[in-house]
Formats: sequence, structure tokens, C-alpha cells
Amino acid sequence: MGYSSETTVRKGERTRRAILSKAAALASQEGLEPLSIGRLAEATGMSKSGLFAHFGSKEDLQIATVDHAASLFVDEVIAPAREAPRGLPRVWALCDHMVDYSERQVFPGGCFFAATSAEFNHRPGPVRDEIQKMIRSWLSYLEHAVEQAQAAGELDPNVPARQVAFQLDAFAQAANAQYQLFRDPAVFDEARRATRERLESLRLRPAA
Amino acid sequence: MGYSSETTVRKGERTRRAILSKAAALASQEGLEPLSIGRLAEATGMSKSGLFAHFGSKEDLQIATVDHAASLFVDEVIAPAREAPRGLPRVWALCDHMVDYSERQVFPGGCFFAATSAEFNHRPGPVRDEIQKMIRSWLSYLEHAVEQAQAAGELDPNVPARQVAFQLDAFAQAANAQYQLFRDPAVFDEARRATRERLESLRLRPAA
DNA sequence: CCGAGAATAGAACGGTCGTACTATTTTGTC
DNA sequence: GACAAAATAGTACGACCGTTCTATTCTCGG
Repeated sequence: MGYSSETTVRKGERTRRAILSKAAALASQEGLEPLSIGRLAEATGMSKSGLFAHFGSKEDLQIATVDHAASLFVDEVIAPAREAPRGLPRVWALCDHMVDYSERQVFPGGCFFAATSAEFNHRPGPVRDEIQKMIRSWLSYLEHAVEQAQAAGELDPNVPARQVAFQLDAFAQAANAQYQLFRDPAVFDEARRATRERLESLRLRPAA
Repeated sequence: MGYSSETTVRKGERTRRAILSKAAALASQEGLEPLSIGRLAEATGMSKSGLFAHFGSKEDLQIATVDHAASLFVDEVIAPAREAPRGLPRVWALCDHMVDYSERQVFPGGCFFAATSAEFNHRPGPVRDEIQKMIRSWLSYLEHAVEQAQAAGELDPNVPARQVAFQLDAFAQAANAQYQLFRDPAVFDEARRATRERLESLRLRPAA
């Protein structure tokens, strides 16, 4: 044994990860704050105090949960898109994977950050900072990808990349929100169609 | 006196409205569920039980708060847009008033329904139903306005009205969400620009 | 301006919350 | 396989929650 790094971690670390996984899943549905330690303990089959011992406070648990969700988001959205070639294909891949991530319910309550950002907007502190940081970096990365597509001559460089990123993100967010509300999977195709058509309208024919 | 209908309502009704107004304002910031009756009583300068007596339960208070917010939304967004002529001007007016409503902070936490819908998505009951109903009716009304603009020959009838409504709503929602997160008022102009350009791209020149 | 009824306040309830402390069990190493 | 250390469980505490009950104050039509 000992081939993978997983098996080398102590038991406590494995338990901690299992807790955070459950916490992120539940928080995407009911929110980060209303998820009580007692309920989370019950969901993981542990005692309240046994679970609590892994984190110094509820706030620490929340921060760790956000970090865990962020790395899952990177694995499911950012990393796969990075395999698409720079430029327009990567812009499309980012948006498509974002919609997929919502549709496949990587988190059972849809996008973790959509679910939790609203609840911490007016609650200053490290939890809010962590959520903000993650969303900001997603938007920056999307904008950067658009810039690369413009630099490659694939997208109209006269429309600011920030505008394009704003609109593409808006489509994905709207699909996530409306699906959570109405449970109609058609919104995901709606978002993909809107994304495709917007990119198409900005596309430059290669000067061959 | 007695000119306006306001002065004819009993004291209890006036107090009730003041409570609901405060409740909607606070709920737009911290959410509907975490707003406790004790905190609301403190915010309105009443005793817990004195306030509670106006509502049979916390759930009834929440439903009444949603209804209050809905009628404020109608006053601030739907009604003013209704004064614009049917067709493209009304579509624009709806979107513009929607962004304005968010920007002017009619509710201090931005759009009341954006703030509270996520928290009740996975909590079945009359409160969720009420929120759903309101958002659904907003989307329907927007879609209907687009259909009228198409019927009037102002917008391309080949693009389904539902698609257009989805995209226009997405811009307004994204602006609201991003402003609450990052406090950069530029997102409102971003949303208005996106809306204008999308409508422009669908516009038909009058066959004069 | 009085008196009935509406409106508000006060006190107390059982329940759950986050957290601290102590005891017990489990793990991994020599 | 013993034993220190790590992990988990048990219990208790004060705070706040929604709600109930009773007492007090206010309102406003006759």
C-alpha cells in the first residue's frame, strides 16, 4: 500500500475531509449558517463534540467548508477548461463546464457559491472574504480567457472583455438560480444557447 | 381629516405595516429565516410578544413579509413600466426599472427576492411558494412584454420570447448579485448596456 | 369621558444553538 | 502487544430561539 498520497494521511484527516464534503453538500442546499453542528454531526454519524474537535469554532468550520468547495469547483470547472486550447475554445469550455457543474449537481443545491454568497454579503468576516475571493477569481479568470481569445483574433477586441465576462457569467448564474427555483432543466440549454450565440456574435472570421 | 385611506386604518394595522417594512428591509440583508422575532422587535422598538401578537407564527410573519415586498416590487418596477407604451419601450422600461430598483436600494440588501429565494429553495412550504410565485410572475410579465414587442414588429419574432426574457433577466440579476458582493456600482451600467445591446441586436427596422 | 376591546408588554416554557470540559476509545509506533 | 497520542464521545452551560399565557396600557366610538 501507500501508492497514493491518500493512504498516507492520518485517520483524523480522512474524517475531516468527509465532514467537509458533507458540510459543503448540505450548505449548498440550506446555507452555511443555518447548518448547525448538531445536524452535521448527525449527517456524518458522529457525535457533536467529536466533530467539533476537528475545528476550533463554527467559523473555522465554515471557512474550511468554503475552501473545500472552492477546490472542488476548481477540479470540476477550471481544471477541465484548462485542457481546452487557449482562446475561444477555452472561453466556451469555461462556460460550458460551469453550466454542467450546476446541472450535474456537483453540489446537491446547485452552485455552492451562488447559494452561500447572498447569505454572507452583509456579514463581514473571514467567511465572506473567502467567498468573495473565490467568486472574484472565477470572474477574473473568465475575463482573462476572453482577453486571450481577443488577442488571438477570435473575438472582437472592441468589446471590453469585462463586459463579455459579465454577460457570460450572468447566463450561467441565471440558469443555476432558475433551476433551483423551478426545477426545469431546460434553463441549462437556455444558458448554453445564450452563451453560444453571444460568442458567435463577437466572433471574427480568421483573416485567412 | 380622513381624506386618504391611510388615516382610516386602525392603529394596529399601521403598526403591522411598519413591522413588515422593517422586516422586508432586514430580510433583504440577512435573510428571512435568520431574522429573529427578538431582533425585529428590537429594530422596531417593540416588545417581542407585542410584535408577535400581530402574526400567529413566524411563518405567517414571513409570508406577510414576502407579500409586502412583492407589492413594493410592483410599485417600484412593474407599475412604472406599465406607463411606457406597449412594445419595445415597455420591455426596456421593465429592465431599466429592475436595475434601478436594485441600484436605488429600495431594499437595503438589494433585490428582496434575489436575497430570499436561495434560502427557501430547499425548504418546501407556503413561504417558498409565495417567493416562487412572485419570481415566476416577474419572468412571465417580462416574457409577455417581449412578445408584444415582437407582435408590434419591433423585435425579431424568430427568437423565442422566453429566450430573450431569460437573458434580460440574467443581466439584471447578475448586476444585483455582483453589486451586493463587490459594491462596485459600475455593474448597473454593465447590465443596462448589455440589455440595450441585446435589444438592439433583435430590433427590426420599421418597414416604412 | 367612559368603558369595551384592541394593542402592547412581561415573564416563563421547552428546545436548540455553539462551546468547554472531561472521559473513553481507537490508532499507529517501537 | 504495550503505550503515548490522537480521535471520538458524553455531559453540561449559558444564550437565544419561537411560542404561550397573563397582565397592563392604549384607542376610539357612544
